[in-house]
Amino acid sequence: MSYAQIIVDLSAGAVDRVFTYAVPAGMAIRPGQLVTVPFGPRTLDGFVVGLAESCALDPGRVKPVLRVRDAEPVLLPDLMELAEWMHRRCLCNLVDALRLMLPSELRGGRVRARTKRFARLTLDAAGVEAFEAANRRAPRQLEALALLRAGDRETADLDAAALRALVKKGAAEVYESEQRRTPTLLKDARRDPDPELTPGQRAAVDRLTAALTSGGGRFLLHGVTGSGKTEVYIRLIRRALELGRTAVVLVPEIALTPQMVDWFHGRFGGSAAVLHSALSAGERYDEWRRIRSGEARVVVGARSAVFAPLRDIGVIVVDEEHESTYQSDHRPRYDAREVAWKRAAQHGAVLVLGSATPSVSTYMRAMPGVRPENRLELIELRQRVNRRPLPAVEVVDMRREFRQGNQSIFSGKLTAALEECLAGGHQAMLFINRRGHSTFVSCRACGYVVKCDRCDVSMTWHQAENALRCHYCGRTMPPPKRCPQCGSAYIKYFGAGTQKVEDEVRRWFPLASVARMDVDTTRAKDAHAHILERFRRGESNVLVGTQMIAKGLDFPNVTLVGVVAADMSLNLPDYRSVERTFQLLTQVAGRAGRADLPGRVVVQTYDPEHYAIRLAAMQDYRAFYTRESAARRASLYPPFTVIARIVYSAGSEEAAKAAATADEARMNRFLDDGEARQDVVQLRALEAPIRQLRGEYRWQLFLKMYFKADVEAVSAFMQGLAERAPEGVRAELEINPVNMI
DNA sequence: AGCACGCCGACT
DNA sequence: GTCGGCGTGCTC
Repeated sequence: MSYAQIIVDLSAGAVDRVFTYAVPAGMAIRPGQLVTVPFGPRTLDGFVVGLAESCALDPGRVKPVLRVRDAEPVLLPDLMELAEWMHRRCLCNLVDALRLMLPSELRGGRVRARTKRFARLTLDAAGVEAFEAANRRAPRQLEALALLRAGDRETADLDAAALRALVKKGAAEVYESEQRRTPTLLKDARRDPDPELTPGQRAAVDRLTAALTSGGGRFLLHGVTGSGKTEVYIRLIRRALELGRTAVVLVPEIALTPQMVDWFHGRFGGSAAVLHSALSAGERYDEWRRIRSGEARVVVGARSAVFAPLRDIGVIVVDEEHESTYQSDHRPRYDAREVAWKRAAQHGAVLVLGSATPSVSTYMRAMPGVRPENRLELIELRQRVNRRPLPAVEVVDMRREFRQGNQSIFSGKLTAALEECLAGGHQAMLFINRRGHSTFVSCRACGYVVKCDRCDVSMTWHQAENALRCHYCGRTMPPPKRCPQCGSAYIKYFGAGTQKVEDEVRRWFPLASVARMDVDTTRAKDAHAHILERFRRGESNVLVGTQMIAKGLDFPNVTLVGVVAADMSLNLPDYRSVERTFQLLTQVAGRAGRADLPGRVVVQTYDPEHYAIRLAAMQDYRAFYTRESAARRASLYPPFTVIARIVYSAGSEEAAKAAATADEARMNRFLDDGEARQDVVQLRALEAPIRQLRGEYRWQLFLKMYFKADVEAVSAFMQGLAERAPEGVRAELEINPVNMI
């Protein structure tokens, strides 16, 4: 008798372990397969994680596997190992990790491979002639026969009765064939020629391909904007394919980087596959199968593409490594960069983290003195492709503008630059890190600020609907005519968002054709692509947008980039706000002057002396890193420490607070019992920065510990606390959370 | 997650 | 006397 070790597809701590089932005689079972099993009174799906020849359980308790759901195991051995690693590392249930490895379509069996029925001829030329002679009085059958002579046809295209007759007479047969829903992006396979490499690119490719043939390696590819990192990835990946290996390219968000997908498609044709959440369920499933079958050998995709079912991976690229989208914001809370690291190690692959503005924590790993197991080798691309100069960046002090009587949102310099740019027939991009029209609405008499009554956040006025909108929960309300607090009629709209910038451009430049790109204009399917396509064709000449215009876009005719309010993100209550501001400004500035035309960047700020703004204007990453890491070290923030926090949400503030303070006491007892106390910098139960969100009150247990602390033990204990939160309180553990709201 | 078993209050 | 509350524990 043989047995299968199975994890049932049910996410709950109590059943997140191996159950043993009997394998009925004659049933072939392999690890990685998806099976159906009886579980208590129910029937569930399960993952086969192992096989055994004996079983210690009372034979009466062992139930049989009912059915194998897939002929080929859906999970590759390395992915099962990876799931186990995530289970330990991300403190998630093993099933949750296993589920990540499969397209959701495969579980529950909703979407099947779409099969079509085809007919084909079974006669040779002589047979066809004989058939025609013998069936002169059956014109429908002869017609169908003629169609089939030209090639196989879908049964739906043929006369059903005639086909039946052909099959009965042995002239044709029907077979089923799997059809794939290929995403539109990949429909026309073409092969673009290789551009010439700069010396820097050449050196990078040489170093990386050398690693490829000597057991792999981990690299940080730091290249200034426009230095051609993508070309380095492409050459490296091509080498991997030549060696019979495969590759994964992670990008922050496919919708925002259509060019990346296009490049890979252009260079690798049909052997490239795309995986991201905007695909329809069927498309995603089919792409997954194309990868699983070995037909597609290069995968470009968002975060979850790191789990693509490739064999023998030679290269894993994480492009725009500093982007926060690589951290999952819901369970399992994994970081695709860490998973990529682990998976590259499993395969002896080359891991390349690429960015013009690496995150402080990643860059630190490329500095001397880092332990070898955490170490990244730094490769730099200092030169832009075609020796294009970096654009000149001019910083404008908006306080001075104000003192000189300019109350508009555009400085004299930006207005003049925009005029000149448009007069020359060029295009401009204006960047503002806030959507909507006015950022908050306040009473001039008493200072009352309109806030969302379900979230502790001020509401933003959206002109299109003339409504106040909460950017956290989406709730809208009409703007008040009188102050709800003091009754005054002096309600003023402060601050600027994309809508206001758009209006102001229209007002001052009536001849400009303005397009706006933010979450509000890109909700519809393919809206991104349409806005960008119109801008590319020159149908609009000013593009106003949020960060989504900052990333990876390459428009040859853009000569001016304006940053309307550079310090808007500088003073957020998050230790990364300075880093994010620097990254954003550097990336935005890199949008200008990408082709033969010189670029100009105007950065408006109320804080022109701030090092994030000064050094972004100088495009001096290294100096920024030195400043910022010193600041982090001094104030004990990551990467010098690790932040772990549990966020408690409940219908009443008391419940959230009680849960947080009770866990604070438990945490203190835990720290006193063990050795961990000395490594903890700070431990405190306190209100969350946004104390109310979607109607729920929020508290947090905030803990900061040194990097060298036993992070795993501390976070495991905190995970236990979160799992045992009292009834009616949601508790969620976050390690170095993406945002600290 | 479901579902059963199990031990204490108000009702046809 | 029974019906039913949801606490604890189990599912191969």
